[in-house]
Amino acid sequence: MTEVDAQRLARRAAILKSMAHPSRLLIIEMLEQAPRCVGELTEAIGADITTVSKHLAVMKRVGLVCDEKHGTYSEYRLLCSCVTHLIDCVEAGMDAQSCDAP
Amino acid sequence: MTEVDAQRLARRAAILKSMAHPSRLLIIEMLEQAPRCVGELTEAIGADITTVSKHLAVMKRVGLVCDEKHGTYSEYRLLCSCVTHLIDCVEAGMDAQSCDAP
DNA sequence: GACATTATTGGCAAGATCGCCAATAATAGT
DNA sequence: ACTATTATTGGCGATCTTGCCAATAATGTC
Repeated sequence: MTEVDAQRLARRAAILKSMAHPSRLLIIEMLEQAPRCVGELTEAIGADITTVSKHLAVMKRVGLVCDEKHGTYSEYRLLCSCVTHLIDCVEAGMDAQSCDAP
Repeated sequence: MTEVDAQRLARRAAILKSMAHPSRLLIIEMLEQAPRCVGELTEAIGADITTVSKHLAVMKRVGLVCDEKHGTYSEYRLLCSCVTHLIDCVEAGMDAQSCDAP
């Protein structure tokens, strides 16, 4: 495996890692419908706002979301709209197949 | 958010988490081409075989792969073939968009 | 300017993850 | 039966993650 391959895999792993949490998946689903500020997301998740802010910071760092300031509000939105659909696909594929029926 | 929603998100998060590691992504890419035994995967990854075996155990637990015994060998194969394609899509979507060009 | 609102950052404790070694299990070959 | 090969499990330390509190920053309102 080349160095380039290793970097590619590491980058993809980072993207997946930034999505691999229930709160973050909820954030993704909400942002798919509309941009939201941190407070709205926090209310839906039911955690501390500092926790949600840190989740968003991670997702921003890997390029999954971006933010735009409006006064004291930070409006976040998705940078890739196909994300949830992808996960639907993974689940559907796994439900359909199994080792018992090769 | 209902209890059902929380469970759905938790399940999806578990699936993503089981993929969110460079070695596991390499495993997925290799299994997309053909079923492999643990030793082959271990050689490609360059880690200890016990480490790879544990990666595979996690991926099996969430239903991403399954295994079949052939003598002393364990042959692993993907249960969902669309996985890498999905990640391609995430990356492509993120490269194409940005907050600067809404 | 004083205060309220919104969000971010630093810090910390609890828990999870990762990777290696040692030990064990299971099978094949002699 | 003995040994070799392949894989899994237990255990441990090092590291990373998660979520809350406290403190800080940034902006709007009076």
